[in-house]
Amino acid sequence: MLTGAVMPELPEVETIRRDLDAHIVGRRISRADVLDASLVQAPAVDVFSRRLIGGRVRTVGRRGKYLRVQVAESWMVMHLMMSGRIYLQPASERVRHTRLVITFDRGPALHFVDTRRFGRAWLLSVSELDDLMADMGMEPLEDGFDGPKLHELLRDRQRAIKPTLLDQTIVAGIGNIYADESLWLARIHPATPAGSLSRRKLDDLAAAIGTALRTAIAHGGTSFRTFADARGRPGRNQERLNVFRRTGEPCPRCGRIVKRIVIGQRSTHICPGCQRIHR
DNA sequence: CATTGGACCTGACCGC
DNA sequence: TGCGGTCAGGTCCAAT
Repeated sequence: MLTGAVMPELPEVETIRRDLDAHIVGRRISRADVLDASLVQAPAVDVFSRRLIGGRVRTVGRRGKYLRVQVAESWMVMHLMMSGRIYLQPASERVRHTRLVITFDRGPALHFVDTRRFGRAWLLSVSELDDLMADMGMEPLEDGFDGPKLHELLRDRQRAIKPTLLDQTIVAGIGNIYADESLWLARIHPATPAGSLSRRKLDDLAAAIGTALRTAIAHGGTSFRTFADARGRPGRNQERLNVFRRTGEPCPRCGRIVKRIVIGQRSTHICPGCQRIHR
């Protein structure tokens, strides 16, 4: 059993959440081995492990790109950042770059594997969890995320729409892939000032974000690379991407050649035919 | 306030 | 084969 041969934006984290929900809820933690202390943000590593052991997993949730596992009365929070992965496999099967292994009373262990070591974990009380999540923006898959809501969130903002979508305090969970895909779907140039988008374009954008995220979840997320030693199921959504990392290929809608530009220091992929700067 | 640039890490890949 | 440069799905912090 393996989950997480995918890279983490909202759909990938949601895919992992569903796997964990199906496989670790109700299990009791028997070991918690932190192999890289820099992963654990709070509390101290020894307290983190000690407090987990003996606890039973109650729920597995997600907020934006954060995974939240309720263990007894505490919340174990994980953020995978750029290269984090979660594997469910026997505790003894350690791949390279394993940072944390949580072993249960039965079934596979949870492995947090992270090449670049940007990923983080916390074990928090309810109020500490609330503090950590305090600045998070709206969940784009929740009811009420629509054009009028985007209008409310984006009006008066001069910043380009793409970095605005990546700002987790406005909308939570969109990353570089789904920002590009959503803007392409809505035919919006990523450099368009957010506050200048018409009501109609904002309707399109809200719908496009929902479509991009839901499609990706339905296909198990996006994976760009599989590892020689990784077994299991990579995501399949990369086959459905329209512009992201498709530089030089034809736009599926109009046939113009997809171009890579840089906006806000991030790689950005657009169709120069479909996505023009205006309102 | 908003915006920009650098830092944090490791590895893959490309051209020479 | 080796070396240097570039790139990578994210976030935080300091400087402007």
